[in-house]
Amino acid sequence: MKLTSKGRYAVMALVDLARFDNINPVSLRDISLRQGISLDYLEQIFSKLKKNEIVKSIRGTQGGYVLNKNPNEIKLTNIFHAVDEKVKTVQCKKESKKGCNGKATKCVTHNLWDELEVHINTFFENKSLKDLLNNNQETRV
Amino acid sequence: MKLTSKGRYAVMALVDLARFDNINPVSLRDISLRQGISLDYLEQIFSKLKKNEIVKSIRGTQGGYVLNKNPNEIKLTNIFHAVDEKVKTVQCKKESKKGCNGKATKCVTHNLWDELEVHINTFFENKSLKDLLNNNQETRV
DNA sequence: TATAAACTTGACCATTTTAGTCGGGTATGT
DNA sequence: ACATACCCGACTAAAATGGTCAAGTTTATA
Repeated sequence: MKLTSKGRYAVMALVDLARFDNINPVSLRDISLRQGISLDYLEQIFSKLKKNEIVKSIRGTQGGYVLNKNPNEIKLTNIFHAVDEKVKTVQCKKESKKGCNGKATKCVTHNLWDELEVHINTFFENKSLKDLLNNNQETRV
Repeated sequence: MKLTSKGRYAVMALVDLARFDNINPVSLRDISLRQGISLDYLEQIFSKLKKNEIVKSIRGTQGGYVLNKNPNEIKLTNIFHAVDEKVKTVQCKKESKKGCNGKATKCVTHNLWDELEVHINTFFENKSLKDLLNNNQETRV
């Protein structure tokens, strides 16, 4: 199971972006400064976000990134998926149905991880960028 | 966030143990063979489970491990906690309340990870070893 | 009482993942 | 032209993971 700071940074950066992209594109430099995330690392992350059509880029001076969808359409699942954070726990071969560890039967925890995966994914399905924006209004800079 | 095979092995091993400890203690060697987990690695795991009073050990020939509680009293939370699987996502300093990344305000995702942590922990609070035993009766060896 | 089964402890280690850095690009507004 | 900003791929130090290995101690039982 992976849920590390790459996913966290992606969310932080997108929330930042959502707040400031009303008129102009937002540069990674600004996000980097405001959120305290390395610029080079942000570029890696945004490259993936772009490939997954979560953001659009505008090159050249005064360029930057803008959201490609409404904040309420961007679910956290989408974000994590984009940056390769796999919310995934089962090491067992899924396709085989039985025989997780070379044995003839499903390993005893197989169903458990499946359930957990669903549980977590549901949580992320139901959270959008918009929810985070509202949630943090009071602590806004 | 960590939820790796150490936690998975711990659960697998304890389910195995719960099935076979009716009369005699169960040796790690047997668990190792049945579950396909390295004996040396199991020893590390059980050392922690013992420290956390989830199992008891009986030394000497015919020795092994037995559960220290009823299966329905052993929650998955307890197991993961014992083997140092931290179901924990926030990198931010919790105690500081504000100032996650050296900034003056809470980072925008702070509340999110708190929520997720609660969400996952609830899942594990509500699952006991007994649930897993029942769940897998049909695929039993 | 010798022996083997089983737990106990701690050090060690190869591989993979993480969280970046670095160095070069290319596009474009002014 | 030039500075700003995106683009892209290679590289890397440090940590985590998933173990192995060695050298014990304890105790049932033949």
